[in-house]
Amino acid sequence: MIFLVDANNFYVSAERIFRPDLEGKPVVVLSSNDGNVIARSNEAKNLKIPMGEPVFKLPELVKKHNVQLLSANFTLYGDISARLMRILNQFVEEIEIYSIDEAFLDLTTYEQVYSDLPMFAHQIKSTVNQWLGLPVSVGIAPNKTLSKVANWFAKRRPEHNGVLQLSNPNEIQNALSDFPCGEVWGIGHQYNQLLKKNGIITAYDLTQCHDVWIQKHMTIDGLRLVDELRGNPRRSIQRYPQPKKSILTSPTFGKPVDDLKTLQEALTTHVVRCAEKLRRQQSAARLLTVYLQTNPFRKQEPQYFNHQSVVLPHPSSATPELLQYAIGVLNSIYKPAYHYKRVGVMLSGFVPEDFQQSNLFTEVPDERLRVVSKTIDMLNEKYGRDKIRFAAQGYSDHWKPRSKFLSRRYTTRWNEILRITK
DNA sequence: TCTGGGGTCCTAGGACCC
DNA sequence: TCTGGGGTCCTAGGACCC
Repeated sequence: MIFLVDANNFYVSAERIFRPDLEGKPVVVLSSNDGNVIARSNEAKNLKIPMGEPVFKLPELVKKHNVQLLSANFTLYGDISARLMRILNQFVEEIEIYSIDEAFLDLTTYEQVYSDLPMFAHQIKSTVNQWLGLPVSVGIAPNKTLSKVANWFAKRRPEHNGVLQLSNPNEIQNALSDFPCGEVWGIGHQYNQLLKKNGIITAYDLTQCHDVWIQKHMTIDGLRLVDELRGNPRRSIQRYPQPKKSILTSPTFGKPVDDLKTLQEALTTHVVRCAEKLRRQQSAARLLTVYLQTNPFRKQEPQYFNHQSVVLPHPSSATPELLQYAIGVLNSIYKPAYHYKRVGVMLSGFVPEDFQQSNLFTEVPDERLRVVSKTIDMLNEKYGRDKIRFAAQGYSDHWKPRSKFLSRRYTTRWNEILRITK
């Protein structure tokens, strides 16, 4: 059996750990730039505030129901997530960290020990709540897709008290008959429309479709998914995270930017960030892509979107080297007189960092640049982000994303720690 | 005025090889 | 006039996830 442990309204719940006064109130967490709603408390869901809603459409509701707005605090959420995963790992060794707030637990080897799996799940749930103050729900089923289904019911039906097991075929079929297709893991809006058009409404309907039809319209992934709904495991637990195949840094600007110098400073900062992530997973990149984009929502303004890639002469993880190419690309795709919303960089085509293919005809990498980058990483790790910085990053914060309602990084910065006074 | 950020996989079609 | 068969690699586009 598989457990899917999933935090309830994770970002909101993470904020509430340090803000018990937010308990029982409608709370929403906003995306970067305080743009849209990316997490909602149950109270906010009850007010019918949709996921992804742009904040500027909210003011009436906010006023009327005193909805609490919070800027996303990913430093905090990342740390709470790490703590959650450590706790889960104490119970079960075979876990797959699937996202910031979800993990699959492989119970196969525990089934003899714990004859009552729901009881074990309750134990995990209450421990997480006691040690971390985070509410979670647990779905139990024979495979990952069905454990998602079980978790969905566990969250929504109070009678389950946050834990639901779907084990025998009857239970599974009943649940699926009550489960809308669009909620199935792997069925997005497009597929849902297609299925609806063909009279397929519930997950149970989907299990009754012909394999050939499914594969034709939904690729091999669709077939795998339906097979899991039918009870056959088709997706295994990935205990060790796979190294990323591409790494992207491309946040949007707080305000529109039109001059090349500011774009260069922003891009430099993004490349620095991106290269840090690259070195953290000990890769070197062969391909670097720069994106430049105006605001697509401002239809009345002239639009420009362009991106260009450059194949590096040798795989690199050295910030100075990556910077040089990135700025070169930016200069070649930049056009004046547009209001830009975003400049971004993507690194891809990875090889292991220590694997440098020697070739008579290509330029040899300068090892010193890599060493310098690693050293800067070490110092910044110790003394704080960007303590050592590249001059080209500049000091302008004109382009930086805004976050008006940011909470403190209670658990990762000494000077932001929670203080209790009389 | 204000609309996120960071990823994955699959498929089709073209270029190219022998 | 006749114009194969089988393979690989790359890219763009489209779907999905949280």
